[in-house]
Amino acid sequence: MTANKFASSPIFYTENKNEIPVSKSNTLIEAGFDLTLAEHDLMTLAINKLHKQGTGGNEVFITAKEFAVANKVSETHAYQQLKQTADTLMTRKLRFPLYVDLDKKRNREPNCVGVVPPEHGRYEIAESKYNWLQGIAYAEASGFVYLHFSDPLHFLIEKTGDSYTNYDFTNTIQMKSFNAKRLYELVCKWKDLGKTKLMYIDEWKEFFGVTDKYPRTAEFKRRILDPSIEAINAQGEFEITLNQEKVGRTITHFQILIKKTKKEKIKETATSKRDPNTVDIFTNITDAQIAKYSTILCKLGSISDLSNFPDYPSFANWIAKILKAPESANPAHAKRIFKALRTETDFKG
DNA sequence: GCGAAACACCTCATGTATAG
DNA sequence: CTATACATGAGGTGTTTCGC
Repeated sequence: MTANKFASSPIFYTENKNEIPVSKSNTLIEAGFDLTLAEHDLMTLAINKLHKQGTGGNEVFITAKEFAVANKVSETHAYQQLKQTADTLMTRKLRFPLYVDLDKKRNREPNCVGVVPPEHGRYEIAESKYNWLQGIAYAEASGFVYLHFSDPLHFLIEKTGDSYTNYDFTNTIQMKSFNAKRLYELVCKWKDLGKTKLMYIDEWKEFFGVTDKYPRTAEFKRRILDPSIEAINAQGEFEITLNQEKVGRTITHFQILIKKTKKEKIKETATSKRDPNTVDIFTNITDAQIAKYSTILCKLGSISDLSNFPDYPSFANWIAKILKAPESANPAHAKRIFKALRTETDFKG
C-alpha cells in the first residue's frame, strides 16, 4: 500500500471546517444495523468522503488526524479508536430491502434488482444482508485506516439514484450514543414532513439492529428510544416527541413527531432571504459544455472554499460531476456552482 | 480510572381465564 | 357474578460494559 494509490483521495476533513456536510442515501439511513459509536462515525465519514469525491471507486482511507478533527477528539485517542475499530468492523453487517422488478424478472433482463421500488409498482421485496466491507487495513505507522467497501455498499453510496439525506456532522458530535446518531439521521430525513413513518415495533428494532434483544417493548423504549429522543432534543435543532399506538395495553407502533425549534426556523428563513435569486431548476447542459465550464469554474474565487483538492484539474473534475448529476450532489454545493455558472460565466441555458 | 450508557433482574399494575 | 390464579406489560434498581 503506497501513497500514490490514494492520489485521488486527499485529506478531506480538515481543521478549518466549522461545518461538515454529510450526504447519505435514504436507503442507508433506513437500513438496519448495529455498530458502536466509533464504527458509525468512521463509516459516516468514509461514506461521505467517497460520495463527495465521486471518484467512482469503492476504496477510501481515513487518517487518524481526519478522524480526530471531525470528531473533535485528541489525535492519540483517534489512533486507538481506529485501531480497535479496524478489528471489529469486518464482521459487521447491515440489512436493507431490495426491490425485485417483476417486469424485468419476467423478461429475464439484467439488473432486475434495485434499492428503490420501480415506479410501475410491480415488485417484490427481498430482505438482504450484506457485509459493510470487503476489506480493511490499519496502517499503524502512518496512522490511517483503509476501507474497501463491499459491492452492495458501493452501490448504496454512489449509484442509488435515490434521494439523499443531508445534515451537518458537527451537529452530532455531542451525541455520545450510536442510537441517538441513527435516530438523528432518520429525523433529518423526515423533518420536512414533521413526522416519521408509523412503524411496527419490530421495524424499529430492525432499524437499530436489536432484533434479538429486548423481548419486552418497555425495555426497548426505555433503553433505546427515550435516551435517543432526549439526546436529540438536547442538541437543540429539533423538538421531537414519541407517539405510540396501542391495541389494548400493548404497544404496536411507534412514530416520532418532529418540530423544528424556533432557532432553526429563523436560520432557515434567513438563508432563503439572503439568497433570493436561487435557481431551483437545473438546466440541461451538454458534455462539451460541462468540460468547458468546469475548467473555468474551478478557478473562481467565489467557490474556491468548496475545494479540498490539491490542484485545479481534480477540483474541475469534481465540479463536472455536479454539473452532470446535480440531484445526487450536496444541494448547497450544487446551488452555488450553478449560480456561479450563470452569474460568472458566459453560459446561456 | 471515571462517568454514563446498556443490560438484567425485580416488583407492581392491569387484563384474562376458570372454578365455585 | 365473583374470587382467585395466571399472563403480560410498564416502571424501578443494581451490575456490567463502553466511551473518553
